[in-house]
Amino acid sequence: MTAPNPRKILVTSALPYANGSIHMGHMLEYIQTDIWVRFQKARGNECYYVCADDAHGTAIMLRAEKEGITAEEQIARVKAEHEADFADFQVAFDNFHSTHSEENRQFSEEIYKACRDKGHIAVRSIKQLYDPVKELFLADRYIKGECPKCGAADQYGDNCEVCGATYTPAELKNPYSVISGATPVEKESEHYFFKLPDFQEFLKDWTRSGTLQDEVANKLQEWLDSGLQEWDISRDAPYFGFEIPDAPGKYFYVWLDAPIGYMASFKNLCEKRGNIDFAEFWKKDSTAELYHFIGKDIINFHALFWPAMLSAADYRTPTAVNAHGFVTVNGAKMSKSRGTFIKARTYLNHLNPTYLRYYFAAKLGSSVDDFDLNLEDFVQKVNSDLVNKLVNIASRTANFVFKAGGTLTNECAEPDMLADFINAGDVIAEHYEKREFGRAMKEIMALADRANEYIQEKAPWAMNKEEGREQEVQDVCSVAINLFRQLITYLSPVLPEIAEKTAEFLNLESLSWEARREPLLGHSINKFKPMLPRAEMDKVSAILEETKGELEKEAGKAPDGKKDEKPAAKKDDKKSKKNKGPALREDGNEVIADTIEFPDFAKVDLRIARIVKADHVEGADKLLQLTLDIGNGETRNVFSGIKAAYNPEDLGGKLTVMVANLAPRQMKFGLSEGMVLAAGPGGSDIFLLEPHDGAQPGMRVM
RNA sequence: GGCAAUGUAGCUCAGCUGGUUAGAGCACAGCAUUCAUAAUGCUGGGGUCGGCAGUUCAAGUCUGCCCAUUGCUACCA
Repeated sequence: MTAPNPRKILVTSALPYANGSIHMGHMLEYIQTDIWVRFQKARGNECYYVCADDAHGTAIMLRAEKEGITAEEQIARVKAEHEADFADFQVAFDNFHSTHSEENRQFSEEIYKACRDKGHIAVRSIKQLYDPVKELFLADRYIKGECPKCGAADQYGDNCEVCGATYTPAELKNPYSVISGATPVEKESEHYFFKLPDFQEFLKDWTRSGTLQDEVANKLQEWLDSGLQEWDISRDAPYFGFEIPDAPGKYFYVWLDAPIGYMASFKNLCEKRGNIDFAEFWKKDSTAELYHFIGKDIINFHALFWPAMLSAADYRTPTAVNAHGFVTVNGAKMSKSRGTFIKARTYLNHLNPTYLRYYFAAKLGSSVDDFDLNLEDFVQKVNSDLVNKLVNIASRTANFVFKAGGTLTNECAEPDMLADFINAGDVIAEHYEKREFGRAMKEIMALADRANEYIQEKAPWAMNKEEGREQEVQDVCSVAINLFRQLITYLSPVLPEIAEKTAEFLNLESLSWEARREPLLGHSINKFKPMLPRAEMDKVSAILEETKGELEKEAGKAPDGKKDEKPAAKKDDKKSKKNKGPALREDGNEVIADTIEFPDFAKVDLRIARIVKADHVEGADKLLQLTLDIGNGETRNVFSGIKAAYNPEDLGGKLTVMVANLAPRQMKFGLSEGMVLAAGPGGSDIFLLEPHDGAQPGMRVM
């Protein structure tokens, strides 16, 4: 059954990292996407769902080493595990590929070259901590040491879990490499940067063009407003990934080739099938639709870097990026010690995936709100909706039909009610389309209630005991079976297994959306067999127990407790966001900012100021407190991050320049009423401005 | 500390641009029923819509402040 004008749709879910198992957080996304895809297919659209393992990065390299296998063996092992998990949850990819593939290498190189040739790639040296024993540059999370503030031992390179202080890895006391234990040294290296600021205007439009949820667009607005930074897309050898074509020893950062993996997987699918036109989906002016389903943690990669890269390389950009929130269990973050860090496989060891698919669907909307998997609610809701009310409709009526020969009546005894059910499909379809699965489920369950009310009211079991009412019994039960068929049609994207069993029960090829309009009359059905047992709380408890057991096992053998988490790579990227810095020129200095008009400049009121007092700030690591005389007897209190460069005693009495009309800023140690002007890259290289002799406090600087 | 989001019955959630006695499902209680995987139907109890103030003829729905939770970001002003 094909819709009149089938849409061409390509859908992706985020790529799972090939270094860990699939857990409940992942499953929310894959199930959400799978439901949407199955819905599109049921509607007769030409829809493809592709995904892949995200197979590159330092974490995978190290993991393979630890296991004593090659990186290729490591990712193959994980891929097999991932695919089994997805298959068992009935997540039906059209293709599941790997970013470590020939297709992906080609696209990555092609897109990189396009960006380079258009001048969107910059190269410059940066300093980074380096493990001299392992001969490896170290991301923050691979460095530990004592917190510079409170002295707590074994803290990671970016913040202290004991006192909450944040700092750079270089500030740690007695730092050591998590990998080798060696003391890291600072080392310089050339890195390649994608000049994201080139796309400022493009992204401003793109993020507001209906491609993102409002909340998401708002959030990105913050980045856009504060100015985009260049994105470090290279990593030094040794690294498991693709070597940059014109840069021996440099590799693409895992996050560069990850989204390109969507294209690669689709390309691979096109080659396998032979009847799909890759270009039709990816060319610049493509009319096909492209959707990415992702978690809210990777929005910037998909809604900034990715569309910018695509547009630079003359490919189409996504139709929409759909972000969802995180999964919490019983209202709290998933936790290994509570047993709520539930892996897909652990769940499957105890419970039917149908339950989880339904529960996710029942509570999912199109927002980025977090999703709470409340285990008690889960068991109750699933049993009540699915077993007690839905499947029960067939279960309580099928036997009457089957015993009388197994053929449904030739005419529908309740045409109006059946028509209502059929028409409801349009509203339900709209909900699905908008990813408002919760609303769709609600609608469907309301219909299920109506079906049960109808059966209850007619009470075919009572009629069955009266002579001469045999036909009426068949009428009622045939109506019920027809209603049941409508309901399962609507639920088939969520419950593929139940849909299959129903198709078998009803002697139907499939349950496509359009086919529902044709009632089953004079149609023979099979004996009804139970479709779904009840979910039991005991099994849920067993899952929690098993999860806790895994934690103990891991604690026993794993020196690196964080190995399960993907974001070695992500974390350091997050870090780069922290070190906000504008784009840099070849000489290492910032590029000249956009031209402004004189009135814009005149808004800045610069004044000569005398530093009458300079003090250390109790408890601050970087700040000095300055008292500035700006003439007219007026003084200002200014906090300035120059402690590393100046001793307070050297500053007293000196003249400098300050911004006098800057909005005051409440800082941790007090109110700062302006800023002093200084040049330099930061750290100990900061140089305050000082006017020539003769200048007096209060003079305006123009 | 800053920014954002969220805070509605025991639980999980709906409540669009402010407008009758605030809704659903689950859970709970009573009754009916026995076809069905101890399922179903009817009836009912239960909420000062986080708190305080304000705007308005009218506020869960708008404004301000406060509290709590979560996320991002935090001593370069």
